[in-house]
Formats: sequence, structure tokens, C-alpha cells
Amino acid sequence: MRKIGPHARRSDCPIACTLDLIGDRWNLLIIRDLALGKQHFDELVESEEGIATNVLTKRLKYLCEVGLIKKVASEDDARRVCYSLTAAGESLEGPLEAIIDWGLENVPNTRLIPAMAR
Amino acid sequence: MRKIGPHARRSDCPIACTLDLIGDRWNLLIIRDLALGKQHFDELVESEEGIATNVLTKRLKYLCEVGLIKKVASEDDARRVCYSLTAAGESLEGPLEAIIDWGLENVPNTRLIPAMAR
DNA sequence: TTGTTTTACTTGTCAATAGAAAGTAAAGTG
DNA sequence: CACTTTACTTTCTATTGACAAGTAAAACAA
Repeated sequence: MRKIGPHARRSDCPIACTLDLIGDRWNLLIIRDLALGKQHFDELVESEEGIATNVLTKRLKYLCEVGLIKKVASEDDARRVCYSLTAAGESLEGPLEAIIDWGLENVPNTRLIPAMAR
Repeated sequence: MRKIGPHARRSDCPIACTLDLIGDRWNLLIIRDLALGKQHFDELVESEEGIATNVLTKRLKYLCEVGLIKKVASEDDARRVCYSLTAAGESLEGPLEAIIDWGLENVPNTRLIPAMAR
């Protein structure tokens, strides 16, 4: 696969550019989890979809680099890292909701996890 | 990567399921092109993003299988194949518009191609 | 009717990536 | 001072994507 990221752009189409940025199997799920209030590495690992730790590490680093999430050290525990959405990351809630709505209507047996109820 | 498709579901989350279905680098761009009125293999190949023909063939077959597009033989030319969106494929315009809006606002120097003006 | 072009693919090769499992290192806890 | 927690890193294998080239059937042109 050609490199995904802000430096390899296939065209100026906003759809193509958005896919270049976050169009893979995991980025949006990480953003979903952070939107739901998760903050730490293990919380993200524990999500139902079962991301591998090497993949999660890579994605977290990438999402920081492109400015969709930010990484802050915890004050009371030096091991603890807190990940959260930036403003740009939060603005993905629009697309996210459209995708949720589409999934609920078009993919059989999908359901919101309790934490996502609106 | 684990197999993408309706038979390998990571969870019941509508976001995860939608990503399992169409969350890759090319599916949404093919759907975009069909939404814009393209119908034939070479029209799709000619899109600015430059999909490889083996990948396009695979994706077209896949999108037919999952019912988002349909394939019809042309009446006047037996070589000619016409691809188009099904109702389910058309219903992706909601997510697509949300992604367009997000891209236009959050990815520098993106612009709608003329055919997409609304 | 024969050679060329068009259309929609298929095949082969190589490099990059994903996923699984195990290991590690620093910080905190009893 | 051992044990646990947290956040990774490493190694290995299999799959996938990108690129280039080839193909087969239908249509068109001479």
C-alpha cells in the first residue's frame, strides 16, 4: 500500500484526502474510543475489536503527528499516558455520526455499545 | 490485515462494521465516482487517484458481492460493462457528504472536483 | 477477412503492512 | 526488595497493495 499520511496525497479531493489521513481499519475506532472518554493505552487495547499493541502504538503516534489526538503525561503517575482528541479530532464527530447512522440502517445486527447511546 | 468483508466482523459496533465493509483506501472513491455518473472500467481507472487495474477489479467484484454496486452488461456492445450504485450504495451519500465537509474544512488545499459541485 | 483497437480484465513480482505472541523497561506498590 | 502495572518494542509470518506486463473477446477499419 502506498504510504498513508499527510505527505502522500493522491489528489485534492476531500474524500481522497480524508481517506489518506484516516481511511484505514483502526484510526476511526481509536477516535471513537477517545470520543467516548477512554484515555489510556490499556483501555484502548481492551476494546472489543482487539487491536494488536504494535498497531495501536503506531496509530497513536501517527494520530498525534497529524494533530487529531494529543498525548499528555499523567500528573500523579509517571507511567501513565493520557490520550485525548484535539479540536480537529473532535470535529470528526460529524462523519462519525453519519457512519453510525449508515451502519445501523444498512449492516444487519449492528448496535451501539451502551457508552455510545445518545 | 484480517479479511475485510461481511463475513469477518470484529464487533457489532456500526462504525467497526462499516469499516469492515468499506473502510479501505479505494472503496469509497469508487462509490464516489459511480455517484458522479461514471459507469465503465476505464472511466474508473482514469480517476486522478490512479487505482491499479487488479485492485479495481477486485474491489468492483467485492462491492457487487456486498450489494453496494451492481454490474450490468451493455446492450449495444457486448464488451461493455456498466457499473452503478444500488440503493444501499446510494445511501452512502450521507457519510460521503460528511466526509467531504470535514475534508474541506480540515485538510489544507482540498477542493471539490467540478463534477462534485452541489 | 484480416489486422488493429477497445474494453475489461489476469498474472507475476516485489515491497510494505498487519497480526500474533513474546519480551522489555521504567515506575509504582506492598 | 520482589511483584505488578503501564506502555510499549521486537520478531516472525502471511497477506496485501502497487506496478508492469500480458491476455481474450468483441468491435471496427481496410
